[in-house]
Amino acid sequence: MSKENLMHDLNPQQNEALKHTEGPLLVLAGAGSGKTRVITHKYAHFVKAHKTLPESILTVTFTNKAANEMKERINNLLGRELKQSWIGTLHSQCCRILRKEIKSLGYSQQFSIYDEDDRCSLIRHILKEFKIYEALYKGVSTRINFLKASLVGPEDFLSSGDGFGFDEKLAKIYVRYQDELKRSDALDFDDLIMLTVRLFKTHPEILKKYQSLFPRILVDEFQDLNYAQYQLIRMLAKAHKNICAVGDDDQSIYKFRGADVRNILNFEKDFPGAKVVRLERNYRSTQNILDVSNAVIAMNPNRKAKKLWTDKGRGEKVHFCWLNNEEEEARHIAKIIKELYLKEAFSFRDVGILYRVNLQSRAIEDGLREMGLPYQVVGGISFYQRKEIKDIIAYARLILNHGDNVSLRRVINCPPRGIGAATLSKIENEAKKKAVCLYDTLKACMKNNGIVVSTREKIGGFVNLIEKLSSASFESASDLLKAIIDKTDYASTLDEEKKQNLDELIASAEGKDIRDFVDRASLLTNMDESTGENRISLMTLHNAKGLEFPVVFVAGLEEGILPYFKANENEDEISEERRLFYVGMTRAKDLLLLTGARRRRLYSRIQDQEPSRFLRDMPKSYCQWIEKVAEPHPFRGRTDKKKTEVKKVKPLFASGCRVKHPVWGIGVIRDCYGDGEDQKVMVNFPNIGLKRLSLKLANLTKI
DNA sequence: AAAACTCCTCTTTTT
DNA sequence: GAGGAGTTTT
Repeated sequence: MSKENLMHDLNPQQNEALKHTEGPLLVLAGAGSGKTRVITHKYAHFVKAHKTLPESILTVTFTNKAANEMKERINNLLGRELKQSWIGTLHSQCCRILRKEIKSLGYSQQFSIYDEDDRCSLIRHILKEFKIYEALYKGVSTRINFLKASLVGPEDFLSSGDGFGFDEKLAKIYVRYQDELKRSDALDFDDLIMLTVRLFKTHPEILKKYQSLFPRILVDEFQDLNYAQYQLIRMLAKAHKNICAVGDDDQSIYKFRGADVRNILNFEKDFPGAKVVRLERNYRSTQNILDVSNAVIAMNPNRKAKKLWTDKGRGEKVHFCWLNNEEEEARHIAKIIKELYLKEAFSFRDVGILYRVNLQSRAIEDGLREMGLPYQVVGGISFYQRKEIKDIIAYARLILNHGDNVSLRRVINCPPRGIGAATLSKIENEAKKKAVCLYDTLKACMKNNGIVVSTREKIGGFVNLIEKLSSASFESASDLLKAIIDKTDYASTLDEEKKQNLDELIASAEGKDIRDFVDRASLLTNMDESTGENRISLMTLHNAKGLEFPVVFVAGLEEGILPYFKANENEDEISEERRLFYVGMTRAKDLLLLTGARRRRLYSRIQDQEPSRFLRDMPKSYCQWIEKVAEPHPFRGRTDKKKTEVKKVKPLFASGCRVKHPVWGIGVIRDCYGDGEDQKVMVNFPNIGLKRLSLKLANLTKI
């Protein structure tokens, strides 16, 4: 990015946003309208023109990556490097505050941070204990997620009546879960927010302190805040109201995680007299791309209407190509990229291929490889979620916080040291009886005669290891990690790739403070893998947010893929799918190419696909439609019918197939018995459980 | 406690 | 159709 000049290269609307320095400001920033530029310029303007201290501007971003980018651009504007600042994600800011203040809430300062994985394993542990079907853990996790995002703690939930879909079992699990966290001195992601809000609510003097610490607040991606996060910001801004929120309701695509667009719609109510600035000039895309995207997003109800424009000219028409199957789709994409490359019109790094679901990447990768084109898949499994990395981090967490039961369970027999399930369950019981943490129980049980000597020796070895590592002092996080790997002999059973990952982890910890490093590892999900190499980027539409490419493909424009079938007919969800498509289209600077396939293999089943309903909303005058209509299959139809007829004679329902029940919804057949009229089936309905049904009576449909 | 087998799931997921 | 988790086997 070239050196930016304060004030000069802002357009009138951006300037308006810059100059409004006192009081609430809402910037509705369309895609590609330069919202980051507004935030960075405001920041620099405060520092330079208002002599505001950089560390008194709370700047909230949604990803760590965005935070880093923002820091860099601000450094550029200021012409110096900021040493201290509060530019970061809300979670990391809350972590920073809580590390200082959490004693007021009765937690220890050394609290661990549990990520999604840790949370799930704890929930499963609890479900097992309550003898509840364990596979429900995912649902439980999302429910708890939503409760916390709505600032409903376990006690509130218990007394909430019906308001939040009260469910006795869930309440029991929630209470227990939160209890267990407290006991382990652990916070999950949502706790970081929820507890900070609680801290501020129960300790007005602390809130006051932070209100005056941050006389100015800048919030990016405002549409993605959930209720709890919004409340937190609101509390901080309440005293001075110098808050600038930047967002775009059309790009809200994280509702499924609790993000609440209504925050944007409510902003003017919550901050009366707020100034609203619209950024509608787009600096990214051609007019054709904008007109098509505008037309598609305009079909959504309840949005703040805006119309993006550009002076870039019409550019190429938006392409759409309908192909016969996903392999053809992939080859088609690869072929176009190759042509562009040969024409030297674009290089590989200029191309982004976007899709709705990760499984679409496979066919596309095959197509690119076949053609010898270099690519990278962005996102996917993140570095810090790999097992070997999580294991080592768990050791570090246990060393920092002996009460961290989840980490202890994770590492106690990893690598295997002969402490199996039987021993652990004894320890669990003992710990529960004495109401102490697992680690202390381990220490105490060395004298317990109920445990055989050989096991005691093994436990002794483990305790010894942790004690030694805890009392040793290490220069930096990387030394600690090295010691852990060394003393546990962790690497000896790993393959090369995993060893390399560990090396990479150690290298990244070089010279870092241990506590900071472990926090970062918990809060950082995917490391910046954007190596500057010249490659085509493949990613989900979600991951594409905030990025731009000269050439963008959106693949899989079919009913069932985009919109995804799960969003079926629920208007809110269809709207979100539409926004997702909109986000994808507006990533494109010069060329936007859409594809879809008539037939597609999905979960080992070949399906006939309909073109996406969104295609109907695209004004054809800005598009070029290429339909590679399939030559009608001479035997198609007849053979298909025959096949299903044959199947009908044979038992139509077999174990493994999915069925729909009018009351219980979709389930999977576990077992079949009897035949003909009397056939009975055992069906597992997620959330409901096993049901035994008679085919004659139950109105089952195969799907 | 490792190995073998079976069963289940299969959206998106910035923290 | 594949990968992960849970269960059973040795």
